[in-house]
Amino acid sequence: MTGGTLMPDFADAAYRQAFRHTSSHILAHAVKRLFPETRLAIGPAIEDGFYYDFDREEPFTPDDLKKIEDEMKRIVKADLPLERFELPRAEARQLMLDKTESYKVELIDELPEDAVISFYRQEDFTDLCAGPHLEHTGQVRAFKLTQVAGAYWRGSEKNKMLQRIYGTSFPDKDQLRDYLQKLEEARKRDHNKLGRELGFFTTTEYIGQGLPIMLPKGARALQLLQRFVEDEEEKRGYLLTKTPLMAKSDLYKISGHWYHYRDSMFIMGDPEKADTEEVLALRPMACPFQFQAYLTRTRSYRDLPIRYAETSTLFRNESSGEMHGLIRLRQFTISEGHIVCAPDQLEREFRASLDLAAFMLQTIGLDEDVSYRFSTWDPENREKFIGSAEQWDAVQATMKNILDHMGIDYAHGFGEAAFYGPKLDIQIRNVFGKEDTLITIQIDFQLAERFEMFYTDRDGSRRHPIIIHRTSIGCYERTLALLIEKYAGALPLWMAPEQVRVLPISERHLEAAGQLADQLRQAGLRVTVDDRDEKIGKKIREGQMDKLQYMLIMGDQEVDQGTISVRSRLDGDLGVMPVDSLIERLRTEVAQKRNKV
RNA sequence: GCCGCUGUGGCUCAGAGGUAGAGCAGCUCACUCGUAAUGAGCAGGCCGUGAGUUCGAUUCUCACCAGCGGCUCCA
Repeated sequence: MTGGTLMPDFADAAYRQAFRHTSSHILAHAVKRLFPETRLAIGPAIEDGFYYDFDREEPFTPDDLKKIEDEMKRIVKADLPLERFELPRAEARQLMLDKTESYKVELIDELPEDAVISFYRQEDFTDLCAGPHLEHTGQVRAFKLTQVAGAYWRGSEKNKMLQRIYGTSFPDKDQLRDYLQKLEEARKRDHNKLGRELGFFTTTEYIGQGLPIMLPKGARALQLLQRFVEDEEEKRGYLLTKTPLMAKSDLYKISGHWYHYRDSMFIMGDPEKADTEEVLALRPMACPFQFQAYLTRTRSYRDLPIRYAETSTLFRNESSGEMHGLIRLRQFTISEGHIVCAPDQLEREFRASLDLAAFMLQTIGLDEDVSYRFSTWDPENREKFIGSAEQWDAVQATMKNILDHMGIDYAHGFGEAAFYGPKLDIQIRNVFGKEDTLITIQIDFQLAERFEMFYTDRDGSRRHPIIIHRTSIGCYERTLALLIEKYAGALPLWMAPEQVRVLPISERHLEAAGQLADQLRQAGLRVTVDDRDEKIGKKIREGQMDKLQYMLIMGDQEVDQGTISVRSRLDGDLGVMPVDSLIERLRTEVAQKRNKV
C-alpha cells in the first residue's frame, strides 16, 4: 500500500477503505479514457464500495456503464502502479488548471494553509488525493458498477448536479458474488415489495404519492401496535389527548412552524392572507395542540411532570422525490408525546422516555438494529433555529451530560437538531442500508416561552417548564415497514394480522374446521379457515407464502380424536395435540410477545 | 424539488411502427385429497394518462401521473 503501512487484510477497515478508494480511481481513470471531456469531482470509499462524482453534459447510460466496466478491467489487468507525489500549492493548482479540472482547483483552494497537497498517479491519470491507496491497480480483482445517480456538488442543492457512479469491489470474484447475492436476498425483504405482495398496503395514482392505503392486514398490524403503545404509555403515567388535525395559522405562528416549516405544510386557503383572514393548515406536528391542553388552567410545580400522549396523525408536504414506500409519507401517524416538566425533573423524564423507547424496540425485536445520534444545531445556520447561542449551548451541554451519564454510545448529528432544540435520534437502517430516524427524543427550551406556558414554583415564582418531545415507537407506518423487512413479512404472533389458519383436508371436515375456528376465536385468537376445494399441499404452500406462523390441519384423525395437527412456519409439522394445549401454547406466545426470526 | 431508470390483464414477464401473448392468480367443472403447486375448460388488457410525428402508435417524441435507486430535505 502506498502512503500507508497496512497489511493487505480485507477484514481491516483501513485497508478496505484504501482498496475501495483505489477502485474509485480506476473508475475515474476509465471514465477519462472513454469520455475525456468529463470533469472530476470527488470519489471516496463508502461503506460497501465506492463512488465517483463526474460532471459531464451527457448522462451515463447503462450501456456506458458496461463500457466503463470493460475499460476498468483493462486498467486492472495492466496492473498499473499507483505513485504518490506532493506539490507546493501553486504547482498543484497549476497542474489541475492544466488538466481543466475546475472542481479539483476549487478543492485545492479550500485546503488549509499548512496542508500537504498530494496526488496519486497511475499511468497518465492523476488525481488530487490524500490517500492511502493500494500499490497496483491489479489488486482490485473483482468489482461491479451498481448504479448511476444524481448528486449535488458538495451536497448542496444550490450547486450543480453531478453524475455519481456507484460501485463495489473485492479482492476476489467469490466475495463479490457473495456480496451481490446477499444484496439480492435483502431486497426480497424490501417492505415496499413484500408489503404490497402480502397485502399490507397499496397505493393508487388517484390518491397520490406518499398516501398509502392500509389494507386489512396492514391496518390490523398498525392497530395492534397502537393498542400496545397506548396501553404501555398509560401504565407509565401518560395522559391521553385527542387533538384536531388542523388549526388556524395563528397557532403555527406562535410555535414558529409558520416561519420555519411552512414549505412542508398543507395550507388551506391563501397563506398570504393569513394575517387578515382565517387560514387553516393541517398539522405537521401535534406539539402546539398539546400545549393548548396544558394552558387550560394554571399549573403548580406539584402538577409536574405532565406527560401527554397521542396517537397523532400528521401531514407534511414532502417533495415528490422523497416519498418512499411506508418510510416517507405525506400523511403518517406517530406515537407522539410531550412531557412538561421542571428543570430538576428533566434528567429523570429523559431517562424514562429513553427507557420506554428501548422497551418498545425490545418488544418488537428491533433493539439490536438501532444506533443513536445526538443531533445538535448549526450555529452558522441561524435561519433554521430559534433561540440564542447561549441557550443552545446550555441545553446541549445538559443533554450531552444526561447521555454521557447513561453511557449511551452515540454518533454526532451536526445541524440535525429540531428548530427548537437538540434531539437524541434512534436510527435504523432499511434493507438497502439506508438510515432513517425511527424514534426521537427532543429537549425543547423555547416553545414554553413562546406559548406562555408557566408553572408556579415552591417560592411562588412563575417559571417556564421544559418540554420533552418524544415518540415511543416512532412513526407507525415506518415501524411497520421495518418490521416487515426484519421478519420478511412473518410478523411475530402477537401482532400478526392472521394468527392461525385452519386447513380442512376435504369437504367433510369443513364443519369441524369451523367449530375449531370459533373455539380459537373465543380464546382471543385471530383465525381464518381455508375452505377452498383444494388439496392440502396447496393450502400449506400458500399458507407458507402468506407467512403464516401457524396452520392447523383438520382431517378424519383429528375429528375422531378431538385433537389438531399443528404446523408452524419455522419448525414445520409439530404433530397432533389436544386443542387445549394448542390454545395454551398460542396464548403464551402472544402474551410473551415472543419474537422469532 | 434535482439526476437517472421503469410503467403491457390481480402478480411475474414475453413482444413488435400495421392495433397483443405465456405462466401464476380468478371463475366453471371433475377429483374429496394428510404437511410447499390435481387436471380440463372459460374469462380477463383503450399496452399509466394526454398531446405530437406518421397513412397508421401500445411501440418514436414531448408533457403529466405513478413506481424504483440516488441527491437535497426529513419521522
